[in-house]
Amino acid sequence: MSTSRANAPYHHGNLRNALLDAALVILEREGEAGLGLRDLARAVGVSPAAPYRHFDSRAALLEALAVTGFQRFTRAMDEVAASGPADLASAMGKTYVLFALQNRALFRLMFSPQLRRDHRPGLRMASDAAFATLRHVIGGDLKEGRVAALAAWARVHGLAVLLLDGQIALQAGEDIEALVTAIVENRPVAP
Amino acid sequence: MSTSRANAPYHHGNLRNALLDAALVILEREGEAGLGLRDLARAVGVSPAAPYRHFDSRAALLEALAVTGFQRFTRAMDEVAASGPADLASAMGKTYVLFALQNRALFRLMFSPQLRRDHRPGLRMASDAAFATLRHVIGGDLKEGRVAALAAWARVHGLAVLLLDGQIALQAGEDIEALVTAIVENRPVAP
DNA sequence: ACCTGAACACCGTTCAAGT
DNA sequence: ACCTGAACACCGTTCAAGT
Repeated sequence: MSTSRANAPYHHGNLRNALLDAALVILEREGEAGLGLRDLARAVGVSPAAPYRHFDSRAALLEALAVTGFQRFTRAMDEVAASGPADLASAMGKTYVLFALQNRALFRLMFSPQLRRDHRPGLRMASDAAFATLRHVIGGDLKEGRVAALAAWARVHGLAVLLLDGQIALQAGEDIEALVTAIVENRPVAP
Repeated sequence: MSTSRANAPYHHGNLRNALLDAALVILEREGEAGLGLRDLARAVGVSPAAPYRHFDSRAALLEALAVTGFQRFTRAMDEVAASGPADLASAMGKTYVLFALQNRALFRLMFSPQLRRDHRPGLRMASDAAFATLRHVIGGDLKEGRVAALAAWARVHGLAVLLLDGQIALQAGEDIEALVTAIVENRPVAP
């Protein structure tokens, strides 16, 4: 619990994980731009240079965060699929959007073009793995071919992004989860 | 044409516009993170402090860029609508996605959460204006109410974002414009 | 093997001073 | 009114040195 550096041991022991945990908290609170390596080191109670023993650069740290994001995302998708819902595609779509809403900054980081530019293989692999299962399920479920599958994916992803960006204003008394369900299932809202 | 600073006049005369023009070029070439105020000043041939006569901060400069982005976007939408296409909603959707592909970094900046956080009124107004017309046309055209309109918007926006992020891989010999058309119109691709 | 402390080359931003 | 030059408080990153 001590994040002060006064009585900290010289060797942290678990610094890599401590950095990632603290980074996730800062990320969701401050956004990606607010996640500085020096701030992070300070938060964990370690010198500014210490993180470089575990990550090559700030970009490498961000990539590690995005990879864990994709892993969590994959797990969430696998869990819905395994629970055997009546309408599999809709259930996955809903989970997709709710994941984005519950992991706002992380979700954005997963799709960050700046990270993608670096061509880091870990990110690519994690992303491919996540969407491979998703593509498989949606494609198989719809049985309407590539265009329909991409359209379904685009609708779900677009809904997530527009909600994250605050572009879709909720109406008075409107429940966001009900709205998501309605849009994902593409049917009029409310009874 | 001279961007060297040796024989530059003390007063630039049109610095604000010169900064915005140069910023757009750098933005599309380097991405948002690569657009530094000092680099920008250098590119225009002016001192590092000069931009502050025209923009309060780097964020204010980015906001101005995003606002011009929304204005261009609005104009593109108005032009399609005015051209009276057979399927208005599809034509606008297609224009939406192509605008994103032709103004990649600018499009992302328009939806940047970091900018949105600052609650700058100019950005809000430009964004509201752009989507007011869009919402009106799509909502009116579909005549299926709010959920269908939001679903259509989400599909188009999601397609734009996924294409920008390189998440949708083109198949061998596949034309991106044909794919966009097919997905926006939600029909199988090719004859 | 892992971490510190001091340094380096940058930033965005401020402010007195120049024209 | 608009711009410069020098300064300030920061960054990310490197590297010798410490344990």
